Amino acid sequence: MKIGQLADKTGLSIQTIRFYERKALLAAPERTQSNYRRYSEEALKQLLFIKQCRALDMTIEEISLVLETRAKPDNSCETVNATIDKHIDDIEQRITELNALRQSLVTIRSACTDNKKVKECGVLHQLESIAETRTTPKNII
Amino acid sequence: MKIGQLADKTGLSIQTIRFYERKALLAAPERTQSNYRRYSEEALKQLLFIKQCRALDMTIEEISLVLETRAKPDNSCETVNATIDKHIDDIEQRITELNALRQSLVTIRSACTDNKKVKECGVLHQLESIAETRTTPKNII
DNA sequence: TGTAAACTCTATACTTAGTATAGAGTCAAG
DNA sequence: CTTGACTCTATACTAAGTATAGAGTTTACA
Repeated sequence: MKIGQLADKTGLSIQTIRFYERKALLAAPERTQSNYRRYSEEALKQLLFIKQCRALDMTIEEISLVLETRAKPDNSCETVNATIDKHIDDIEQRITELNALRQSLVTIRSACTDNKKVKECGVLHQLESIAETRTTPKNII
Repeated sequence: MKIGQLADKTGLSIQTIRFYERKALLAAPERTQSNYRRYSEEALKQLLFIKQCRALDMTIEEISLVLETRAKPDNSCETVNATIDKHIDDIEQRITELNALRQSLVTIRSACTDNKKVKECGVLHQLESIAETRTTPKNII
């Protein structure tokens, strides 16, 4: 199977597949005489697995870890579970942050009605006067 | 005021201040004979305004737009309000996405208890079998 | 006055997870 | 034999900074 067919079957772009190869998520496949990548069914399965993990917003690094663990059937799956648990924690934290952020924005927004001039705009005044109340979250999910 | 003092007063790093100048959020200040940046109180106020906007997770581009509007006191503040409204929408959408994501992850996680081996791990099996159920959100906030 | 520490300057590379190109080579159909 | 579709590598770009190198400047202190 050539890379274009693999892209069609997985719904990933050709560049993304090559990108995953560079990131070592996907083993470098054999090449034809003309240097085209030639993929097996295994590669297709691997890519669908990766796609599933990405749909869950796991990072490349997290996926790497999971793939590494997965490669050893008799090992403990502890690190996989830990990865998912941490991921859930991160998302919950981010939801909390976004809710607070939303509240701040709604409050600020309520300071101005429409059809005001810039010099009378309550939103702009809010943005000028509030200070040091929040810090930007570091953990962008 | 030199850049280091400005950094202290704003809580921003020196690199960040120079970065905002490159991005034209902050006007290029005058220079001393030795080419050091020399800032006014105005620059301090501007930076605090920018910092406040960033704390609300506004992008550089959004802040640019707001600053541009703010510079014309007699104009309508419509674009500022529209920017905030859109920003609130984006955040609400992201919260919705993250809640769905969290639910997926919790469901998957429940498929495995601790102390299992990789080949028995319900989480890994879930990751293999689920397909095409979600797509990665494009709008990362 | 000499010098060492602390400060500032520019330019560049790095981060994530891809996306988008240029320019070259390859394959299949008509 | 040529045209279009495909593939290859390498490089630049995205956002919002962060982190360095290597050079020059200022300040404090002996």
